Amino acid sequence: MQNSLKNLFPNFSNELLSSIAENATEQDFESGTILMRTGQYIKNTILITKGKIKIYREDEDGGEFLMYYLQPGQACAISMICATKSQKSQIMAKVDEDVSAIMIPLHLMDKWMMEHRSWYEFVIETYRNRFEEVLEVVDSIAFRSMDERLEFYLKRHQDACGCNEVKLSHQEIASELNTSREVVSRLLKKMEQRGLVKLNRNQIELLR
Amino acid sequence: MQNSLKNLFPNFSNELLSSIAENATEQDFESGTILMRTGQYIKNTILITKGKIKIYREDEDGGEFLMYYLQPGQACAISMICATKSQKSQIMAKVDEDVSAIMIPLHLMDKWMMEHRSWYEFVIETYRNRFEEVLEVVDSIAFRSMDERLEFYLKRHQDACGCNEVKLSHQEIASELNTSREVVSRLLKKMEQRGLVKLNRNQIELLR
DNA sequence: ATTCTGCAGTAACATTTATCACATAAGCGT
DNA sequence: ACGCTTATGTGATAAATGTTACTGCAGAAT
Repeated sequence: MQNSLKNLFPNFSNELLSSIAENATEQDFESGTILMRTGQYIKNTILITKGKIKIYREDEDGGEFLMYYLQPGQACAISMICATKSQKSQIMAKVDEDVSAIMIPLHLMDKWMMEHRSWYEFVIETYRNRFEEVLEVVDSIAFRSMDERLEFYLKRHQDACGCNEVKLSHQEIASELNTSREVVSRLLKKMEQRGLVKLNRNQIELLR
Repeated sequence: MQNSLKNLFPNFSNELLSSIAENATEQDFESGTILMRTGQYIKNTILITKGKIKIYREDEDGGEFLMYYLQPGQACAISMICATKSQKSQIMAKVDEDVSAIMIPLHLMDKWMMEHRSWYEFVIETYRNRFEEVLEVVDSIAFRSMDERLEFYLKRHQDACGCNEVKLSHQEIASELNTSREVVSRLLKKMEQRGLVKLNRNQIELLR
């Protein structure tokens, strides 16, 4: 663990890495697991070492709007933000690809801020990145129409998975954009006509 | 200054207040002043002691989407987040009501995190509040239609100004919601019919 | 092979939002 | 009072998005 951690979190000091090794446990979660529910109290800060997590904002009617991805080398900003006052989670986190994660008890998260400069910097950096990412999401829904939002969605998927195949049904995409399947189908067809994608069953190939 | 600061930021330690008194300057800004532009480098962290600031997200075509308000006792989270690496601002800040603000050089913002527990807690709390607020904004645009968004907008205005009069033209409201004046006019009329508001020229009275 | 099931395509229609055009009204300066 | 400017009201229409209903297709199950 120590070794791979050093690769995933290259800026962590050796003291910090030792503290992690002493105090934190690594846990595995299968694809589909809900790691955190809206309204639930948060017990740990999570560092991802393997796999992929999707962070959603939920509404009262069960809508699940995709906010962003968490990947190896990253941490859950929400869990850090909620640390100080054992706040409730305002988001839902679902495992997208089988995940290994390091679970850090919340009191340590707070304690280490003072003890480890590299932890402090990592936390601030995490805040900053997530804030930026959320602002981009706001852009996409505040200023753009559904066709552009769909392209934005596919682009982020591409960035997150590092490949050009989207193995999701139109229905799943529609849910994460909070629109309907028919709209997604229509827009994808148009994108296909523009030569941006190739449509197959349960799979969309991104051509650029 | 010392005294009013103690009231506005009751959790600041005396040592922190002294540090602020020694190192920071208070500055006044008139309504309408742009305190921070998108893409600009940030030089200071800002603590508001008087007035009101509106934080916007801008798009390429000059759209100005209202994110949230900053009020006395609050600080600009963006300027804190950008502190560590002298990042560019991702938002635009405009003075809404004449503001007095304490300008804290960025390197102190960072330094105090280690030296003053109460500063650290304030910063984390600021992050958390802003993140929450932005998530609520995401909700409103991701899940709700324009009529609900308009009500949400008016409600926030009410909370921010602590009064029931909105002294804005329909055009201004439309810009901050990134929609058109006609839509706002029509929706306001409907709200008036439902008895939620009373419409006057350049002023909307909120009835509940 | 046949049936079943979930996914995708698409037409028709409803609703919401955006845009254009113009009328009316309110306040302001002269 | 008069005309000027800006804000608001409103109808007509267009465009985008959401909804309903149905079709066909592919793979899984039998």
